[in-house]
Amino acid sequence: MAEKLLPVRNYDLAATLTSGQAFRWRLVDGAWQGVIGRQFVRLKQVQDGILVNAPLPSSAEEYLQTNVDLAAVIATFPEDVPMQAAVKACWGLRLLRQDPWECLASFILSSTKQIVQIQQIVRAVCECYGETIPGSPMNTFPSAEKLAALTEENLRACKMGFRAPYLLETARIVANRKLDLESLRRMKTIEARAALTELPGVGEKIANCVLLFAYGFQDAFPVDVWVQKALKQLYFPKRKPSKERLIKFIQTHFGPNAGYAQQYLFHYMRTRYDQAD
DNA sequence: TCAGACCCTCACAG
DNA sequence: ACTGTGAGGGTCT
Repeated sequence: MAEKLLPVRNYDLAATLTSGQAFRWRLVDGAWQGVIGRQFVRLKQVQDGILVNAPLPSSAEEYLQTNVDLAAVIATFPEDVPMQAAVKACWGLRLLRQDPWECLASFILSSTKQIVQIQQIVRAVCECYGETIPGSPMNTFPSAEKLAALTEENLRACKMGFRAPYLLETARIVANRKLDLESLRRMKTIEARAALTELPGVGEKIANCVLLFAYGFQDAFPVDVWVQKALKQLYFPKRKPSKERLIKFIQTHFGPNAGYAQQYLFHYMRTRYDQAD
């Protein structure tokens, strides 16, 4: 087990790992435990960056996106009051770069679920069908091939309810190479989004989550109930804009890093903003 | 465009 | 302690 310091400033590790982009991180004895690919990883925020404890610590660099210049990203945000409040309240919040399959499967499981519940389901899926990692308390996230070979009943045993057939069908499509998740990297946002929404259980919102959290399409902007609430309350306190109107607003207002801005608004609403409606 | 259904769990009333 | 109720990072028909 090796240890390495990834030097980085302006990185709030706890906020990033608990902000609803990834669902497997747990704080144990002052360190964040999780799995990246096939490695069990422990992360610690220290003075000069993030301390990574893993067999191959440098592989966490890509996942954590420690090379991103956060100040430069935030400089592209609009200078309106709500956005600046979110930035101030959530300083150091980052976007991860996750494995596409794990991200896709996890967000199929996310629909109308609280984040705690998503974490529970994902955990059950990994404990039941993931592969053990020698010398580690956690399993890998099960591959599409592994899930494709299961039954709907097998999946329902993990308490995912009506999401089970969606996940199963999507796993089969991915395992059969009817959709190559790697090929999306070379596509434009709009094409990649179209490919993802072909999948059962994947609509605009979940597609945008995968585009943003796994592929790094910075212009993907997931609109869920929280962000919708944020946009309405913060930007249209009096009017009652349609969802169409909101989408238009998003596309023109938030700039090239709209996805990053979205994560700030989401986290801000969920953790800081007084939600008296 | 617009409900309603969809599984299940947990928080919170009473 | 018990039962009832509502809602939760949506999608499909």
